[in-house]
Amino acid sequence: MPWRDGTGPPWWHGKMKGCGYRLTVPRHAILDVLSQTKEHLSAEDIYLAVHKVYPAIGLTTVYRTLELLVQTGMVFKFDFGDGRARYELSEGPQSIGHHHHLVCTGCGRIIDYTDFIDEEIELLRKTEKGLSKKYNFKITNHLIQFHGLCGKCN
Amino acid sequence: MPWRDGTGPPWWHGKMKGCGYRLTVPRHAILDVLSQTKEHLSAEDIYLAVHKVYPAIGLTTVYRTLELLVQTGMVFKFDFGDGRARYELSEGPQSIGHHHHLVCTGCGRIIDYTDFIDEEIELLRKTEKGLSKKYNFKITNHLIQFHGLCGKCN
DNA sequence: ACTTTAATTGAAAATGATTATCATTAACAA
DNA sequence: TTGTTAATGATAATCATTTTCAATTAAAGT
Repeated sequence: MPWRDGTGPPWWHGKMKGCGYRLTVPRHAILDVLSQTKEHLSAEDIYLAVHKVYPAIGLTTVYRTLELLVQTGMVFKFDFGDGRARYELSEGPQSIGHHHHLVCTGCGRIIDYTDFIDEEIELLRKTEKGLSKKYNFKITNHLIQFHGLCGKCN
Repeated sequence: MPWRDGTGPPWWHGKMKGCGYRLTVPRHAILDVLSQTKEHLSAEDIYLAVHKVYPAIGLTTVYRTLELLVQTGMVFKFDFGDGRARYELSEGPQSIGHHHHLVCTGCGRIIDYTDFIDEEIELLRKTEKGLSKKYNFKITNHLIQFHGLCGKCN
């Protein structure tokens, strides 16, 4: 498993070790795939991509690793309504940054957007603060999606 | 199938007929269940509730009817991450009104909230307008969820 | 009210994503 | 290098949701 740029260990190295997890070949491979795409990959998409380089890695391991990464907050899991979950790296040098999704209910296309993020962040901050206090609810994450029809479908 | 208050047909009567759908007993029963709860019911929850009154109504019909209601916009379908979809009446006399959800990742509890809705609506309106134009995307619906730990779980 | 006709239904089987099992393998601390 | 234990992968199991298809029924027209 090569380092990403030859100058040192991948950025997730510390994160994994810090959480007490072993750095295995499958985990490297899966994180590599996630960090080198801007797509919204399903578990099987990731399995197929990983499989090209390491045919021995099984789908089960992909699912297990993804769950682990979601638990540790390194990966976000999304449901776009088509019956299979999608995964995105949540942060790090290769990630796209904070964004949300437009989901086309016609063709299933997903559009990332970052517009109005500043105002949105401000409202979210205020909302999170208020809700945390009112409901004694510790917020760790939020999800925003707009559903509708994309250019091709309307 | 009784009218809801004895003064006329249920509010959804016109909606169904208007869309060219037949008013059948199963559809009445399912809409009745949805309009008489504030819970976030799964398809099986609805099936069980309906089954008490009409044991002949099958789970398949519940799924089919829910899909129909989602398509026509009478019902919202949610995914709270536990592998089964939840359904809520989207409008009408009995509905709770516009709200969003706090999802506890510890115990799965769902809390409805309506706080900050005005400011949120304003931002959403602006965002929807901007996104519609920029991406030529016709927005029909939006989804907002906060994930975290509820009072019992933290 | 009775017929007609296509929409709707329900039981059973199929699907498909995800998870559990369990013997084998490999990471890494000592 | 070795021992301990987490991690893996092939297979089978699970479980929500769909599909199939023959039987039923809403409702429009007699």
